Order: sequence, then C-alpha cells, then structure tokens
Amino acid sequence: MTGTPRDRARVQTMQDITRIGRQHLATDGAAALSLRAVARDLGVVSSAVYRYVKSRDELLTLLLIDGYDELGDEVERAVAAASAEDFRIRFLVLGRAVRTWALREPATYALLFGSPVPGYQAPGEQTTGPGTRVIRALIGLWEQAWAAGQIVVPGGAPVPPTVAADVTRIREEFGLSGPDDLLARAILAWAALFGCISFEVFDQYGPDTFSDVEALFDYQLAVLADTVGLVGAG
Amino acid sequence: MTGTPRDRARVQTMQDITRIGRQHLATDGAAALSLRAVARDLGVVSSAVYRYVKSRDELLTLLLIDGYDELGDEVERAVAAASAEDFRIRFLVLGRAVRTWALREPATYALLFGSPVPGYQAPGEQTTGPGTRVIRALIGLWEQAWAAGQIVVPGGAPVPPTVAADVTRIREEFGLSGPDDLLARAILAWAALFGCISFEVFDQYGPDTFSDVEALFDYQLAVLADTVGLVGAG
DNA sequence: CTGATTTAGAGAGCACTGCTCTCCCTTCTG
DNA sequence: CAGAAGGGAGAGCAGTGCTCTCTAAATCAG
Repeated sequence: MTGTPRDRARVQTMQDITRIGRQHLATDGAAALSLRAVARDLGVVSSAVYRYVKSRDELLTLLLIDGYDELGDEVERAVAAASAEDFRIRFLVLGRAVRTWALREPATYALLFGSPVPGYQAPGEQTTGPGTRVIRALIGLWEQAWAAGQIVVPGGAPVPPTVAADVTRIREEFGLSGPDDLLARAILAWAALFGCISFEVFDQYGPDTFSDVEALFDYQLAVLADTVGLVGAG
Repeated sequence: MTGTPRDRARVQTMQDITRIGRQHLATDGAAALSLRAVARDLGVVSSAVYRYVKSRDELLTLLLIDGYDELGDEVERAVAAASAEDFRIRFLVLGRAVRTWALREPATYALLFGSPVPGYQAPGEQTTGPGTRVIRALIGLWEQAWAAGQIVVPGGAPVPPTVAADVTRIREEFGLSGPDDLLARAILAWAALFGCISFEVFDQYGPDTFSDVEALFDYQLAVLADTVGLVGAG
C-alpha cells in the first residue's frame, strides 16, 4: 500500500466517517446529522472527529459529493448498459435510473435536490463536477439522438429571444448541434424529470393517490420524450 | 370584541408567535427554526412559549398551514383576476402566481415543497385542506377549459392501464369529465410546474446559466400548456 | 538511534437547542 | 369571595457544534 500506516489509517477513518454519516443521513435526514453521533458510532470522542472533518458543513459536503458520485455512477452505468440504438429507450432508462436511486436513497436525494440546508452553502469548486453528471448524461443523450435523426422538433410555443440567447451560449459551451426549440425543451424535460421524482420522493401526490407510481412515472417519461420530440428509432 | 381580555391576548400572542416564526423561517430556514429564539423576540422566557405551542413541530405545522393558505390565497386571487375566457392565459397566470410567491418566500416554499423536515410528519387532518388548494385550482382550470372546448387531447404515449384506473378514480372523486390522456398529462404538468419552480428556487440550474429566468419559466409554462393540449381560445 | 515535530485522541468547557418541571402571581369563574 | 385556571419565570436535563488544552503515540530529521 501507499504511505505510512498512519496515512492508511487516516484514509480508513475518513471512509468510516463518510459511511456512518451516510447511515445517519438515511435514517435521520440531513438536518439531524450530528457530528457527535457520528463520533459515538465511530467509538471516539466528538472532538477527535474534528481532526478529520473541519465542521458539520464539511461533512455535509462530503456526503453531497458522495451522493452525486453514486447517482452519477448508476445513471451512467444504466445508460451504458442500455445497448439500444433507440435513444428514446435510453432516455427512459436514464430517468428510471435516477428515480430508482432517489427512492432507495431519499435522504441523500433530498440533500442533493431538495431544500438547501439552512446556513449551508455548497462549495462550488468541489461539487459542480460530480453535481453535473446527470445533466451531462442527458445532454449527451439528446445530442446523440439529434445526430441520429431520432428527434423531430415539434412546433408550438416559440422560444423567447432572451432564452434563445442563453441557449445559444449553452450550445457553444457544450458543443451541441440541436436547434433552439430542442435545447429549450430539453431543459424543461430536465426540470420536469426531477419534478416528477421529487413529487414521489417527497410524497407530494398525497397518500394512496396512485396505486402504481412506477407506471405513472414511465408514462410521464414517455410524455416528456414526446414533448422534446424524441421519437426514437423506427 | 369577543371573549375575555385573556382570550384576546391569547389570540394576539398566537399571531405574534406565527409572525415571528415566519420571520425566522424566512431568514434562517426551517431546520434552524428555534422556539427559544422566537421566545426571545417575543420578549418572553422560552418555557412560556410552550403555553401556546406544544412543540417545535407544532410551530412548524402552524407555519406550514400559514404558508399553504397564503399561497392558496394568492393563486386563487390571481386566477380570479385573470378575467380572460382564455384558459391558456389563466394557466399561465396560475403558474406565474406560484412562482412569484415561491421566489418571494423561498424558505416557506422549501417547507411546503422541498425536502421534508427530518423527524417531522405533517398532521394530515390539518394540512390536507389548505395543502391541496393549488392542485384544486389547477384541476378546476383544466375542467373548465375542457368544458369550454379549449383542450385538444394530443396523441402520443398511451396511458398505462393501472394509471388509467387511478385516473378514473380521480375523475369520479372530483367530478371531472376530461379523458384519461388529459388527466394523466395534467398530473405531469402539475409535477413539472413545481419541478421548474423548485429548480429556480433551489438554484439547481447553476449560477448564471440563464439571464432571464422569467422568460424561461414563461416558455416552460407555454410548453406545458402545449403538452396537455391546452390551446386556449381562438 | 535519538531528539524534535507532527498527529490523534481525551476531556473539559462554552453557548446554544428542545423540552419538562416547579413555583408564583394574575385573572377568570361559580 | 374563594377556588380554579392561565401564563410567565427560572432551574434543570440531555443533546448539539465547536474550541481549547493536555497527553501519548507515530513519524521524521540528523
């Protein structure tokens, strides 16, 4: 192994802290995340944890990055495994992957996509990388679908000039080729996708409103695919 | 006035507690809401507040209902003021009203539609009434639009059988007349609307991505109206 | 190998939190 | 007018984040 025993012990302890933190996050939620409780589970006095983590907020940042990475891994793996040439199917797979992860890790999902934790500001330099993996996957998917001719831009509401300007900037920034209508609708689909998942995870539909939320979600993904004009292959 | 001076003083104190609570909610967020701080601002010792509010959670419930009511009032007022016979316009007005309120009261919005506060379970019997006013307004709007012939149900993704069954139940429960496709898409539009607003309020788009978020939102509303087939008058 | 330095943990302590309890004075009620 | 109820004060308990000092162990430099 690399480094001194002390170095390795430090890495191990950091992993333990993250793991215990994730457990507490899952069972008690972000706002109830307590450094002292983590210390207890670690079998150590509370002040000792501060040798590894500067503050409770830094632990939150750790868990934030951890969550983004896990979600990113799962989504990328799912999309890669969807061998289909049909990008409509790939979109469904992507959406399902996000939903599945969100339902399995609701507290982490809440940390990433729910209300910001009061008084906590995520450090952009550490979180923007892993935090954009899902939208990057979505963008990549739409770009490929467009290139493959699997998107027919629907008519309807015109893109306002200021939005068109922003979209143009985004197109250049990411090297995309789709028209304004597609990109603007893709942004809506992105927000709508997380809206649907948040409604489910945060119980906004109300209790016992839907007997088969999975089917509802699949249908919503299909309608969103329609909305961006993602017809798929054949 | 009604009741004894003591009764009136109690009502006044309750209002003060709610008002101060809302201030703290706005400045510090839900998880940082502290009964002791409210007591300080009220000029009273902390234990005295427990004569009025059983627990911190009950104060949260108070603020939850308060928020639902304020949002419901604004949305209903805005829709009522939109005298137009054009239900597409009324939909835009409704969406804008929700967004405007959400941006003005982000902490309350987070309390209502963001991650649930850990360990806090909203008492359904008190919150379901005011909590459903926005969706009721939406449902009413779509029903009237359908009756007025301003909705053409678009083709596209078929409604899965289980979803159709749930939708049928909802239709009967609310006395609606629209077809399955419309109702199912309306549910998507509902979730998508809050998804767009949450993205904006919770800063999920990333910093400086859009120069004119208002225009983006208006466009998103228009696309959502398209998605449910709400063509409007003329 | 030895001495200096860095590191990890322990423990005390401060200010804060939610919440409960008792005590006491005021106010309402029969 | 006497008893009951209401509302505030204050102490206290257990928990929190975080800082400080002290000690012992591990690492590094010569």
